[in-house]
Amino acid sequence: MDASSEAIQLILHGCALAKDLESNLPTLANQPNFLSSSCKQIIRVFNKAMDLLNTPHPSPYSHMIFSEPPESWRPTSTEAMDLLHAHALVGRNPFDVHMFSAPKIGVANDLDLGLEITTSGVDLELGQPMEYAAAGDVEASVRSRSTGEFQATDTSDSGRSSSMGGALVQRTGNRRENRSIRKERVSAPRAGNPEIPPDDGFTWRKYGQKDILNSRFPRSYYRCTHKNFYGCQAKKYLQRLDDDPYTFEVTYRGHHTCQYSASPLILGPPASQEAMHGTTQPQPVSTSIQLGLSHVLMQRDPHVGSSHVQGGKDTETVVDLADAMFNSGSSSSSMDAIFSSRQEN
DNA sequence: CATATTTGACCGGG
DNA sequence: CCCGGTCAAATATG
Repeated sequence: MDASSEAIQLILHGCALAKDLESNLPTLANQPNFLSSSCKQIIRVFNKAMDLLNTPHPSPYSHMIFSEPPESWRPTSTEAMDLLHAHALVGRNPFDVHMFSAPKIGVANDLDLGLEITTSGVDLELGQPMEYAAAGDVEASVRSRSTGEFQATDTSDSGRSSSMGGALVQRTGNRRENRSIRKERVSAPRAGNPEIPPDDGFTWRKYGQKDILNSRFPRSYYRCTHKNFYGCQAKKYLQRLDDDPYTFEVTYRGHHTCQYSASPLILGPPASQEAMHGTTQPQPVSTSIQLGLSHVLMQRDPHVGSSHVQGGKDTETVVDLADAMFNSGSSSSSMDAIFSSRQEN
């Protein structure tokens, strides 16, 4: 009790700091150093709060406790939940994207806070706040505390990333696809085999492994487990450092469009309450934005054409899919089947 | 049985 | 043609 109330104090303090920072943001825009240290301070405060809250689990990956409760809604229901949310979204039109992204100031702040808390690291990306929001580009760059730093290598890989899976989001049209690439270092628990990749809050599914030139260790490729839901773009590459097998270099790429945390904006107050405190994933608020965005993308998706190996069944409209699901509670074997929508060429 | 990983083949950019 | 990235069948896992 003591610890938790102290933690709450810390959290409040952190919030205050963040608010402070927010209000001063306009003035400090050209003071990167100050901004940086402010962020650091805020992060520190939240980290401390986390430590207090985590006393039983001093694991180096404290954020893990924030990861979704696997039992509660993982079992088969996860996808259904996704669909539920999807369904809730269906009625809305693409403009929602703008509507939600517009009030960025208010919303995004909560969002960022959430990120800080859950990931102990934020990518504040002070460059282009507005566009960022508009693009639904509010990814959590998860990291595991203390080791490593970010490197917003915002490569303009608009052309590149599309080799296969990338094509779809490509044409968000607006500006250079800031398909963010974040690198960070994560040290693996020194116990046992260094093989086991560190866990961040997300659920990933390995889809490949490759030997990389000049690297002792192979690089493994992960994508978000929920790629089936609107084709979540999030991916990450994992690679052990040549010189330090206990350290991974994680490269995050793309953004999670797979929020299964309830969005208060969509599901309404009652549901939101439940879902929110249920400690879900990072970036809760962004849900509406991202889902809305993906919805838009889906709609214009059908005209992709040119499929090579596996026939590119064009993505059905969300509506149909959702309806299908809701009409027939029949467990259509696997959601994968339904959503096997290869949105790429 | 559904879902996750492994692994060699494939794709396309440089 | 090489190489990084991805696919997908086979296999493992629970």
